[in-house]
Amino acid sequence: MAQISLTFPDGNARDYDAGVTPAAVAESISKSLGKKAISATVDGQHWDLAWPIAADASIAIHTMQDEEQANELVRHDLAHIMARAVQEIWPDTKVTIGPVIENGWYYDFDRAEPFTPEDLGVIEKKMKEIINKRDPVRTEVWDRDVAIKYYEDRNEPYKVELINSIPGDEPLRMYWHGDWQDLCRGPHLQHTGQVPGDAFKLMSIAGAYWRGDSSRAMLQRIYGVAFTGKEKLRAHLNMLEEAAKRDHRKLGREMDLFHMQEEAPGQVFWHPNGWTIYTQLQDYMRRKQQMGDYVEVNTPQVVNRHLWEKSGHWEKYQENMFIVEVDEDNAREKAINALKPMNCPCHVEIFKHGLKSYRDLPMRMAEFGSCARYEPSGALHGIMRVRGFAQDDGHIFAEEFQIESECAIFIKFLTDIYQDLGFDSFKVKFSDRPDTRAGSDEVWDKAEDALLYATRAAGIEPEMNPGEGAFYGPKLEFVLTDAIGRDWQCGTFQVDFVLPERLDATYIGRDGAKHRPVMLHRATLGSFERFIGILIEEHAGKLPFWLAPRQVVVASITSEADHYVSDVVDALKAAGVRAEADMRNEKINYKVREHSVGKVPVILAVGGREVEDQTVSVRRLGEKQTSVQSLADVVDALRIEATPPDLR
RNA sequence: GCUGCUGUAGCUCAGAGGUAGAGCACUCCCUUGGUAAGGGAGAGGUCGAGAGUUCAAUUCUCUCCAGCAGCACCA
Repeated sequence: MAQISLTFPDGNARDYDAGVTPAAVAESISKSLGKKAISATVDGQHWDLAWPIAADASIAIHTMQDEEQANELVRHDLAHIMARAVQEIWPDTKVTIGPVIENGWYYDFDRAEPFTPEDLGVIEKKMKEIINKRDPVRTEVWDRDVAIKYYEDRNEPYKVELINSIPGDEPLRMYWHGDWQDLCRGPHLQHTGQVPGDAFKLMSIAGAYWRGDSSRAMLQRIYGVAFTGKEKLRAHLNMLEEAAKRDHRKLGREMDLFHMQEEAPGQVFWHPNGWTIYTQLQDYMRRKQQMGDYVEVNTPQVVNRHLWEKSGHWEKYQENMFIVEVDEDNAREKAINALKPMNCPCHVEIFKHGLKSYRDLPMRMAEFGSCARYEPSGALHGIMRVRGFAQDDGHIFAEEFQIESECAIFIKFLTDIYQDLGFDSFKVKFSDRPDTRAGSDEVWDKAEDALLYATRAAGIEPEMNPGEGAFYGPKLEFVLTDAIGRDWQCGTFQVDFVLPERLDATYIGRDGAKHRPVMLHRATLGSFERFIGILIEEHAGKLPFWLAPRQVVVASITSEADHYVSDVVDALKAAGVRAEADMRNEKINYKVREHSVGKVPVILAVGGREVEDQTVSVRRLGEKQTSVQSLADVVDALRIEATPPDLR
């Protein structure tokens, strides 16, 4: 038999018979490694212990200590074990797919009866039984015809469809967990008993479309989380519990920032506290934009359909627009308008007023633009995904050669702002042409190339997001995550050759002729609503001092200090600090607790001693200690702290 | 929009086929207390909306609305 040479991570190589399995390799190294081995990495590919190795390769043997591989195997085996459990309990259930995801796995089932939350416990119990059986996991390679026949006989249409969609020449691997079998790429553990029976939990049931296609059947998806040990599971569940406390919807209520109600779904009623954050952020952005040579404009809310027809929104975006019909004095024709879902067409109209010269470009036009979009009901989420919101929108009208420099300038602009707001890192995604789009392929080629080139020139290698661009052009997305790790697009930078064309925007070039400007859509925060939601979750409600809606509460310890409390509040207000007095007839403990819960960053307590010495007792949110300082010092320090970062 | 779940006082929740309860918050009284809940009293609800079944519905059924989780969507 032919010999092959396997190279280990330490650089040593050994010869084996061709077709040797990693299991045998592990055994050959030591008896104990043979026992502990769970999988291998062969030439960079995660490899089942039972798969033969045909040629020279590098190899690393994995044990349960190798977190990454162990997690993948445990989660993947659990997906199979769960599907087996479900089919043992409800044999009519059809299986589909069950991949590993972050922290766990899911499996999609087709079953007439809905799963109930109680079912999860039943399934978990059955899964533990299967694990305890320590059934061997076997792998077989099947011919397509055999596999298709097998699944047809068992009335598993989804599996048949899956096989039919796998390219023709690929071998089909079948995994057996005991008597239960599934089409699967692998790798897997050696027997079900290797799965820790106490380190997984079924989390939830939800609907999910077969193959992610909303025109196809809705399946039932069960999510599970799993780890290599029960402490890790506990830590994960703990983390989720902590994250739930940072939910902006909960903190919004507790900090009295905003509310939403049935009569205005997806729209925000900003309370005084929340609106303070909003205006602080807006003032800050306005200053940043002024520094960045933007001109600020404002455009109408209700705009006749004619403009949307010209811009293409009427055709491509109508179902997401709030349509307003106005019957003007019973006129024969009704005027049909739409609340603006975007500001871009209006900005083009401003650009078009008066002849523009190449000398005016790039022209950076910004608006805190209120938009209304009729988002699908299921998409709404607190203040992160709403139907009424304001973007820190901007459009840069530029010559083509300016795309790269404008992109670089914007990336710098955004990075500085995100840093000021406490975000040192964020994802950048590049989205290219979607199926539904305006503009020719040549134009798209040009726009995509320009944007990608400019992004790379700015030192960013974006994550690719195929087919996710806007209908008028490709886009760069700046993505932040919420408390439990969900992605939210905030900033964006988009290249658009289409809208200037449709709305006939021109400028006079050096040659005295009319030229088409390119339009660069950009937003830094995205929308104030979403960004504030993210800010709240990121900081767990403990916003940076300059953004905190209630910065200081001055609390009296006895009513004899009331007068001094007023003096302190006045001094702080005069220094530009948002301060309020708490002279209620309550104990200091009570006041401290209440304002701590309300996330007030600084509590100043004053009693007889402070009145006497003209001092205050300072307590910072989250700290137990207090310190007594002179009033003048505290006012000076807080004056600086209350100053927005760009003004320091 | 789709699947499933949920909707009772400002908030968190309990409850039952015979028109409702707790804690916190709120108002008043007592208490002037030194850094995360002092004591007492009071007020507060068309039980998400509409229809049906019933002698009787907030409770059971249906429709709608809204919220939650996920999917789809996010120009």
